[in-house]
Amino acid sequence: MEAKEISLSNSEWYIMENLWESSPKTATQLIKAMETETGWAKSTTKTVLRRMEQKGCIAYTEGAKAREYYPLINREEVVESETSSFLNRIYNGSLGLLVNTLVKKQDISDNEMEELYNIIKEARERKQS
Amino acid sequence: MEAKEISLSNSEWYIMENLWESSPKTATQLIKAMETETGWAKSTTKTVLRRMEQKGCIAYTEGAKAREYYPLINREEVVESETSSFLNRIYNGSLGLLVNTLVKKQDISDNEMEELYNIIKEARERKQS
DNA sequence: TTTTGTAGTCTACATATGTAACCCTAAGCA
DNA sequence: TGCTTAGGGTTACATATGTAGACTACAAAA
Repeated sequence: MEAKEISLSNSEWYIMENLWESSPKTATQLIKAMETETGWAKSTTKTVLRRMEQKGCIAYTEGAKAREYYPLINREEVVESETSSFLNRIYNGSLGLLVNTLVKKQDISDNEMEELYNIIKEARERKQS
Repeated sequence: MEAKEISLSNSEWYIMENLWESSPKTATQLIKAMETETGWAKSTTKTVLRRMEQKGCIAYTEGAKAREYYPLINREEVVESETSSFLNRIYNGSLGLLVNTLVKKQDISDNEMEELYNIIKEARERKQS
């Protein structure tokens, strides 16, 4: 399994997050959004859209006035794929290593610590039952 | 803080991991290593080395017979920087979200779960004391 | 009908990245 | 003493990515 490696560039993430949040959207809507979010010129958004289309991560249907873009991949897939490639590359695949590193660096706030603790505690209990 | 964004491409990681493991190393040693690890041709390794030198992540001293390459940045720094940019990009900066996602996907083995539990439990207790 | 906003196409250009061939010199070995 | 190898330099070339201008067509507003 795990045949296709889904991977998005920074620019592509901007667009995708936007479409995942709500779709379909027309080019103009996206252009507006990107302009405020990132300051891109109209043509920049257009270009990125075209490339993403080619890469197969989005598609469109011909709407009444304009094309309606929608995502072809879902967030979870991409997140998963990026996460596992990240963990492998940097932490030898080990989530423990990651968490350990952040813990050591005291990069985790009290709140986050509690949250983490609860997540793990529950998951663990669920497993053991 | 956090002025400089350290970021390594895939190819660069190969070299760096090698140098972090033990350095200095000569070009020839690295070429050999890369050849077995990745199948790169000699000139490929040379090119990547040159680029990394320019980017300032490695440097060399003139050895008796050949240059001795060594890293200019340490693993921790890079790992930190990559981790935070990853978490921000994908999980909105939240480690909890990451862990939660993996937990939900049952992507965490029993061993890893125990490990995580212990890491968090201890860190948490340390904090509260 | 003239201006303007919307939709869409094509082209451009710099930097990054992956990958590698070609070329020269000095030193070691057969 | 000619071939092989190590060490080093230069150039190349495709794809990816960030970023954007130029130009065309059409419909709605003025």
